[in-house]
Amino acid sequence: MYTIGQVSEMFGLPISTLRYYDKEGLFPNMERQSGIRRFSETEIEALRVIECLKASGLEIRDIRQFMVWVTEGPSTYDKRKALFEARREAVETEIEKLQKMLDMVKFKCWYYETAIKDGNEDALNKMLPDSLPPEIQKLYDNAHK
Amino acid sequence: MYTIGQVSEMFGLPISTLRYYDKEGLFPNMERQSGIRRFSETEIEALRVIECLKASGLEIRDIRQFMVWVTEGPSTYDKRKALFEARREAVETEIEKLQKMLDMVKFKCWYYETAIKDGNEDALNKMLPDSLPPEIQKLYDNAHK
DNA sequence: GCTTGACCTAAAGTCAGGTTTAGGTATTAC
DNA sequence: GTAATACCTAAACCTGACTTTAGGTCAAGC
Repeated sequence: MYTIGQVSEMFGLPISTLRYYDKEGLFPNMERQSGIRRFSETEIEALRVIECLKASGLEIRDIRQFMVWVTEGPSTYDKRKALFEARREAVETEIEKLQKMLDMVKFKCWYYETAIKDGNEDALNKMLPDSLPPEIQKLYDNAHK
Repeated sequence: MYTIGQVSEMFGLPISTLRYYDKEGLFPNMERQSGIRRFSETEIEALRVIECLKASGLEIRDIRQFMVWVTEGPSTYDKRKALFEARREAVETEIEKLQKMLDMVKFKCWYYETAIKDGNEDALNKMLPDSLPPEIQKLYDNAHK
């Protein structure tokens, strides 16, 4: 069992955020001892799931819905599974998007490195859009398709 | 040259968002024809960069700073290069984080699939935290380390 | 017994990133 | 000539996710 201060330390989250999550119903069955929150393993695992669902783009209200399903027992297994399958899709899509953005960023790193060497963008502009060095051309094409 | 409506179509962005970006200074040298915005190749490429920098987690005000640097010419090449190198770091870190979250999500997909098969979580609870099937154990460990 | 530190609540405040509203212009279609 | 469309501005509004504020409880140390 942990206090809110200990959990705040463990997760690197402000105490105010943990209280906000609680107020929003993200820890539906958290115990209290004379008014003071006691975080058990259940809440710790819930918090790991919250961080994961948040990173996947889910809103607080939908995370609450999931937590409510958990309290409802086996009858909601299918809903919970469907939620995680949708999150899987969303995260995979997001990673693909970021990979594409990363190619743009890498291209721009090379671009400015070259511009600094040359002192201007003249040579670069002559290479664009399809006479770049092969490795760079790949990045450029992926970022601009 | 494109109108705001055409650009809105091309990028799938609301017209109001493009006007908002303009008001925030993200197209510092955009031309106008009797008050009407004309988006040239410069603004189209700017928009690609905006989407990229936004996806990388940069705020509008910092994107504006970059656009200002572009108008200032070769003297800001080093700043622009440094910005993209920082973005590269940020995106790589974000992708790693999402990979970890994806492992959690995949674990949960398997978890509920199994719970549905079994009708309860009893067998699952006996396997936790370190007697899971090998492939699943990897996901679980990565998500919980 | 009083101060310090860790906890509590309700309610107001903040911030980024847009979106909506209200009112207006200019061109094209009938 | 008038109606529909596509554009314009300034300013108000909205939303989600927190954070801050103001005021209070309670146990431990001195």
